[in-house]
Amino acid sequence: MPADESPVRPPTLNQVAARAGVSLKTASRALNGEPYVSGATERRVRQAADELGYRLNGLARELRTGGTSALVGLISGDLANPFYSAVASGAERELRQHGLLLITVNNDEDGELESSLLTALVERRVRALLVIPSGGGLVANSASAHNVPFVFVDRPPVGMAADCVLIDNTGGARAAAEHLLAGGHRRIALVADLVRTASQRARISGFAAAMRAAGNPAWESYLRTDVHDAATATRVVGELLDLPEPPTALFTTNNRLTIGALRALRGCRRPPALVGFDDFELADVVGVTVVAHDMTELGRAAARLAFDRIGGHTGPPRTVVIPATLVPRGSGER
Amino acid sequence: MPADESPVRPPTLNQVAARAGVSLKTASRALNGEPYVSGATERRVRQAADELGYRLNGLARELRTGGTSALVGLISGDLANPFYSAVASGAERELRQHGLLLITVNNDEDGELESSLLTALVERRVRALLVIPSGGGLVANSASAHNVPFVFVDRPPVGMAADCVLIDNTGGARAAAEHLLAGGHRRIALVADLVRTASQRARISGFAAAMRAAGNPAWESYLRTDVHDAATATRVVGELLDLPEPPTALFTTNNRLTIGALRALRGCRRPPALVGFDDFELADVVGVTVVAHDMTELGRAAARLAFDRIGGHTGPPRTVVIPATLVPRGSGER
DNA sequence: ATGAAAGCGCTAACAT
DNA sequence: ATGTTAGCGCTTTCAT
Repeated sequence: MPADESPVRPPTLNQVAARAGVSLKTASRALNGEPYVSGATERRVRQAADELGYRLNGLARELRTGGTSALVGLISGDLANPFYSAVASGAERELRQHGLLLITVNNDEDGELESSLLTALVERRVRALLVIPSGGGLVANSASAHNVPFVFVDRPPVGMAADCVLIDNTGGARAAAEHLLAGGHRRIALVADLVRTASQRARISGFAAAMRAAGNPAWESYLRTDVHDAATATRVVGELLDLPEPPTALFTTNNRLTIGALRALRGCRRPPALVGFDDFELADVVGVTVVAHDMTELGRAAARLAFDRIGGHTGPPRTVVIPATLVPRGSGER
Repeated sequence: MPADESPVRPPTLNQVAARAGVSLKTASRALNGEPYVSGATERRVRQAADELGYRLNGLARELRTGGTSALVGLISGDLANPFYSAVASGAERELRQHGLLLITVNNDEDGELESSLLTALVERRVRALLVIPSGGGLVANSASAHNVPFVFVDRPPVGMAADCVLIDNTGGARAAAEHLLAGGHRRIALVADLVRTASQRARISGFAAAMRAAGNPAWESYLRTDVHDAATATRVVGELLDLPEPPTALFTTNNRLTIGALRALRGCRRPPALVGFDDFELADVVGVTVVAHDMTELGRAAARLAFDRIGGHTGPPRTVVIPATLVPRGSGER
């Protein structure tokens, strides 16, 4: 049985003051570099603090100075997905420059969980929230209830106005479609993720618009939606290729699905053309044509919007659109 | 000029109590589901809270209940690196189950920045810290000074004892070396990252030990260290291949370097055999033999160790070793 | 240049 | 079952 049963509380400013033989307030002034402290006093206080191993209690300070923390929350899907981690990386880097810290939580693509995480973050008095909504639309409703600046990333809020950073989904998808059409393809399959997310819908409609404009309805029987993971994508693409009249080209609407499709295409003697939305590591090595966009910039832009609001910026919601451009690398040109 | 100059403070428990016509403490009890509150009172309080849009102030609660937050910090390199984001993903998932939140900060591979981030997190009273040190060893020193449980991930602390989760770097590297030797290779190049990190040193020494055991010194002139990014790896591998007597096989000691090597090998008529440390997305599609290990498990294990300490577990530091196994996929067998 | 008192929003301890 | 008082560790008046 250990002798020290006490959960050793860290030293307080009061203890530092006592040790330095000054008042609480003087110690506070000295450590915060405020004026009106004699050099000698400041030195004594600093030394006492060092000896005690004193660390400021940020909770207490923040409670006193306004009840709000130096934290910004990011609610997204699993960071194991490079898209989300790229956003997190960009956001963290931007926030850090302003002395803000990023809390990342995974909504597991579940609307219920998402709301409860939202509450947890608001209770921690985060100064802003960046959200890549799971798609349930639940967040949007609670957003207005809480009194915290919200920035929606990749997916616009439904039923409310708010700051928002989007990818040019429609334009990117249209570019992909036109590229494949220009290559002479007509039977073009579209493999998409959950249609409940606005970003997926935008990609699908951009693609559809280009097909319509080209007078090509031959893709409609090859539309596959709500394909949510790589393994399913592999299966679905396999099934497409086994069709009596298989598609000659393929458009996958995010990185996971593109990778799943690649697995299905392995060892395929005459693989269909492939264009994927989202760039990914090794796409250049594997030679995959993609619709690329700067994912970390998405996070940085979101953090900047949030920071403006934290700084008191009022005014109508702003939307930043990140461009998406086609990068030919071989797979889309065969 | 806006009319409402006041930065609308969120409602407090006191206001809820007043509105419900009860005392502060009763309101507290009601909302926290404590016993000894009549059903009618509880309902009145809950309704008042709803009407006001009341949110608990976690800062105040935590200050009162012990001066410590529900936050755990993770200091690592850029989340854009899939290794770090996998660790973050695993850690977050584990912590979330215990109601803890994860703060991620990027040390930018800079020891100075790392210490200042450390201070920032400690001041926010994080309950534990998970660290993938930049390698400067600075963290280790400050770790003991602060009174917070530390868990070192991927790299052991220098000059102190602490909880720690490691990959079987030596064993994994040895397996890679033996695999290449078994394939008949003698001139085997080793491309490694910064040797100041213990994990890299372990991988190099595991490799070296296997070479020694096999009586093969023919690798020593092909050793390249402190290759820190993919672009440099591409260049270095290119140079190796241009040697009068180029290596017939290649071992790269992390995911970034493997990917850089792959770029150099593109369009190479007779590419050398390749084994890389760390698995990565698409490795199966590209057919790259790797030394694989469960990166998210690294994060989960670290979070578990941290949670035990938070729960008051004392006792000597523990080390968890995550196994690393060779996965043949073609590139290592040619 | 320094200090005393008050209070941020909450919960713990002790009434009633 | 409900209320009162005190205080977490800090910063903000307002003295001195």
